[in-house]
Amino acid sequence: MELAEAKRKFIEAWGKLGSEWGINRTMAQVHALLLISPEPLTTEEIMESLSISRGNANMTLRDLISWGLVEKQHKAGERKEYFYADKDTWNIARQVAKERRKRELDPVLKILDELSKVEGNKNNAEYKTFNKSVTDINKLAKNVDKTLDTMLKAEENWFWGTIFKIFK
Amino acid sequence: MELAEAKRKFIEAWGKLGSEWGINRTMAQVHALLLISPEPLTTEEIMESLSISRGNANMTLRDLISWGLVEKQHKAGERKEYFYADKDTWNIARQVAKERRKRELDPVLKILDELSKVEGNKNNAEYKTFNKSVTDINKLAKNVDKTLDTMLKAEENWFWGTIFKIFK
DNA sequence: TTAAACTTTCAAAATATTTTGAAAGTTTAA
DNA sequence: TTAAACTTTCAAAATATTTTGAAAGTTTAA
Repeated sequence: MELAEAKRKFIEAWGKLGSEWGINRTMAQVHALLLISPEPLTTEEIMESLSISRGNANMTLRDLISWGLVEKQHKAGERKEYFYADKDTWNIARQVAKERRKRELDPVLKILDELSKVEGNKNNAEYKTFNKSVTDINKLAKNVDKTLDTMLKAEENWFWGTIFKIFK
Repeated sequence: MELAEAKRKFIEAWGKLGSEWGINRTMAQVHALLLISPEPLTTEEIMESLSISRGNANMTLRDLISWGLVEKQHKAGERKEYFYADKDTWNIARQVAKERRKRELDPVLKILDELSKVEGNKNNAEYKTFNKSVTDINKLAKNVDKTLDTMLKAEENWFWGTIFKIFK
């Protein structure tokens, strides 16, 4: 396979994976493009490579920056802004986990906590089932939350090393 | 909070979480409704509760069945089919992990394996960056894959117990 | 200041996804 | 068989999301 073709495939696959996980396809593609680019790129180059509009490129890059996956770089003597993606996979995974926890897990945990406080008659099957499901899900969500917390603080080698030592 | 209100909130929250994770909102809502229902429900009852059409209810239930989250039940002497959701949170998590691995992770792993085989000139920065990103992501994806595999086979208590023993 | 070079915004258009509901299909009891 | 009771399908409509591109905004050098 040609390098050029391989790059296209990678961008396509990353975009598809993103869209299946609720991340905008274009955002994932821009991220993929930057991941395999040794040098930072300008908005112009990104627009060109992926055939997207200026507005789209701009908003997508801002999003990637707010996710902590991409950073702006200034080149001395140049007016243009350059964009560069962190290439450390473990950092990427941590960053994504961190953002999604904040944006999605945290609000759900809050609601589950409230809902598990709802009082009711323990002989009422409706109430019993509701309460059991909510408290069980709450427990699971809290476990996931704690695990993410550990992962966010961890070093990659330590993390996987520990996991595999145990799971072997 | 009233039980009825709490139920609505739970269904809403579950639906929102689902849509943020690339699962159809209605599908997640039907799942939520069944999770807090002590008895299996008919298509009719689900349509009514969530104000959705017959076609939508039917397709959503089929999806949930194909995900292994809901099962059909027949009641003796009745023509109608009843739908019942597994209430075991750990099973739900495993089932979802299993399906997503099959549908999303596996195809990506296949592509990454191919892409990491692409040959090139080791002095070419373009090639070097491409290769490094692809092989790194491939490693991470394989680790995730193995961990999911362990989780799919594991008992809940053992799993979290082990995780927490280590992570303290 | 000015104006060129750039970035950002956002309403409208394009596209993708979801939902509806009627028609077709299937199963069961009699 | 038949017809009632149910389920499934799928094209069209509704809705949600994404993208465009022109206009407005900002920054910099001179």
